Amino acid sequence: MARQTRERILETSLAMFNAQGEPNVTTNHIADELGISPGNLYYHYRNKDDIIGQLFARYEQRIDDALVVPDGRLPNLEDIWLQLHLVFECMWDYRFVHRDLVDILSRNRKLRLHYARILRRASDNAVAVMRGLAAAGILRASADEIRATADNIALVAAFWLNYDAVRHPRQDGAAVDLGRGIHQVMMLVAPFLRDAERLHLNTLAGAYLR
Amino acid sequence: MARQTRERILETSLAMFNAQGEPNVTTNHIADELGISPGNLYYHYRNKDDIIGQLFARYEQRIDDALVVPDGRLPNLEDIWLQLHLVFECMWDYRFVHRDLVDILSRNRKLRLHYARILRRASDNAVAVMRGLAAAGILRASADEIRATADNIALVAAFWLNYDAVRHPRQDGAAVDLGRGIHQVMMLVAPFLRDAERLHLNTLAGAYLR
DNA sequence: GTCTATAAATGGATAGAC
DNA sequence: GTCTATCCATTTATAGAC
Repeated sequence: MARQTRERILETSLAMFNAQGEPNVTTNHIADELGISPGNLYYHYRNKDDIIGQLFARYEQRIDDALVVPDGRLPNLEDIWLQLHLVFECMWDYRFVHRDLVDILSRNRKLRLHYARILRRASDNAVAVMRGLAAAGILRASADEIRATADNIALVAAFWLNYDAVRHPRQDGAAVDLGRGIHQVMMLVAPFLRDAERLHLNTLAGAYLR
Repeated sequence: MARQTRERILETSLAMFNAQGEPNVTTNHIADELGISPGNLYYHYRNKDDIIGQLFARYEQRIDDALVVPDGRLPNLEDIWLQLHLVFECMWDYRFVHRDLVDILSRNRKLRLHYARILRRASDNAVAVMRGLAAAGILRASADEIRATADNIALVAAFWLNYDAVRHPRQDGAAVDLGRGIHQVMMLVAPFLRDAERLHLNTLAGAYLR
């Protein structure tokens, strides 16, 4: 039963953080929602930061898994597609992390370092994929352009949910269209593609918007 | 003297919000820093939200001023340059707004609507500039590409400071290089420029990075 | 306009019984 | 493992004197 409660605390915390934003969810709220006492919650976790840390570790693990690069062959457009899907779904499932990213990281040095590492990995991954496309002859861009675009890819991906939330203030639980975010990232790469692939991507992306 | 105190409260609040993040600065902290009593602060402003609202109004005004489009002629690359400078400097001066953007907006419907309006304006402005460049024959992009790029410009601009902060965790008050942010935005437009202007921009931007 | 004092509420966290 | 009770610190906000 111990394992059970410990796990349920994490699940409920995640759901509440995502729904209301981490700063607006207290340990008391979580215990209340679970129907357990605050004391019990503090038996299982040292403090709120501990809970956040555990959730963050799972988030990091899933992002890491999503960013493995196909080995033994050059990456193609479909690989980008799949990776973006996995990454965006992960960010959606743990959207509380990005909602108050700077504030959360400011309170915990370890998370700060780990998150910087995630961004570095994402950006490096984008560079690798674009180099692969260049080597395959379907993308043309200078080293500087690749570097700058990789940064923009990581940035747009990391903050798309925030951008969408503030640009289209929605009532409460309305679902978000992750496809739009993926599309925006794709559009960062598109202008560097050979005409044929650019068109191919544009039709793919166009269909994706509805 | 009343006017004085009222104004000083705003100035000090802004400085503290920027330095420590709005969630970490209480009305008591502000009064303390100013050497006045909490009661006095509440004489001048209804509550913390009121202070934030006043600061936000000034921010919005400055952004609006920065986004005026040159009239009577088509915009050129130098216009983008200037606009980006003004916008980034404004965002830097009021960086607390973006640091905890989603949380701040979630607490105040009016700010939410106003911020959505700012983003719309920024994005529309980017569309107008790109159309101008297209009309002048120095940019080539489809309507869809312009639309998507305009969104990405607004997004990268709005969250560049956050991205930079989490990517390069810096010790405290170290200055941020706004030029890098401007560069990243420029790189969103570059691939659509005619070869001559693309090179021109690349050298400009390259020099900009030191 | 400004102060002191304090109420009222909340959040984080612990002690000790069961 | 879990609960009740409670403490301590913080934060927002107000009352009333000067």
